[in-house]
Amino acid sequence: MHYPNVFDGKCPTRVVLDRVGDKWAVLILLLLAAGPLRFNELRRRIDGISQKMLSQTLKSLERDGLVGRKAFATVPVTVEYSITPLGLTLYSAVDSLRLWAETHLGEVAAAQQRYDGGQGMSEAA
Amino acid sequence: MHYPNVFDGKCPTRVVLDRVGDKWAVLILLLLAAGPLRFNELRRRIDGISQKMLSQTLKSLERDGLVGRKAFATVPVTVEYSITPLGLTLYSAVDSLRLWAETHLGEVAAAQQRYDGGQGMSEAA
DNA sequence: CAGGATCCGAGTCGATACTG
DNA sequence: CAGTATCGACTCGGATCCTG
Repeated sequence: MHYPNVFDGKCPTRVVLDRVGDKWAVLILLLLAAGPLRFNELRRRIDGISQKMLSQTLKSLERDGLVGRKAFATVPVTVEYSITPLGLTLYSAVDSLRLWAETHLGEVAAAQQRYDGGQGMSEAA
Repeated sequence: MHYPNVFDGKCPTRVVLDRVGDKWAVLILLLLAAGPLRFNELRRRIDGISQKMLSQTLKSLERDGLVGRKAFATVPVTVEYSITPLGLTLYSAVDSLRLWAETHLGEVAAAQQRYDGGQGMSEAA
């Protein structure tokens, strides 16, 4: 049996799943996978994100060793974020989920329509 | 480029990631992967879950075609939930993340301690 | 430019009570 | 047994203001 104590949330798998479930974290990982970026650069790229969430998510990612932070003591201060090798491996793991999504997208959508049409039947709202 | 419109949340990948990030959904999938279960049976097994979340999560999973629901018109009503083939494929995809977690758990933990020790330095709380 | 601190609305979840 | 409906506690996330 390969799942030890999954039922009391302390299981390490949960940490990973939480990260993966985090919208912004995945997006950031995605962007940084293409190359290092600065704070406001990231902010502009993602755009939907607030400064708070960006900062917060970056800190989490940095804490987990998934992204690296490098500060340059220039005049207005320059900070560069980059993905770590570890982060890269996670990203490729997440990619397998992306693959699942793309592969089974049709089946899920079909199931949803079947469900909504069969039980809900009130599409007027 | 294999990631089309990931930035405006409509992308199907998000749906999958949200499911995977859902604590209860994964747990339910895990339990049902071992065999069909009834509502209260699931509730007892997971135990930390409220009936609201269980019911709600089951409905989501059913809607996505990941679990199946079968009601028997017995006296006190019997409902049996089971994982679908589709759900099984998702579960095995999630398993690859579990694998990642187990493999890199040490690295993540080390990074966290490094981070907490280096910047936070208040371990007394 | 990079980010901390705060306020606050919206959504989430659990506990409870009730139904078929 | 298998749920639904409601309410309150809490958390999350966005907007804003401010600092170095």
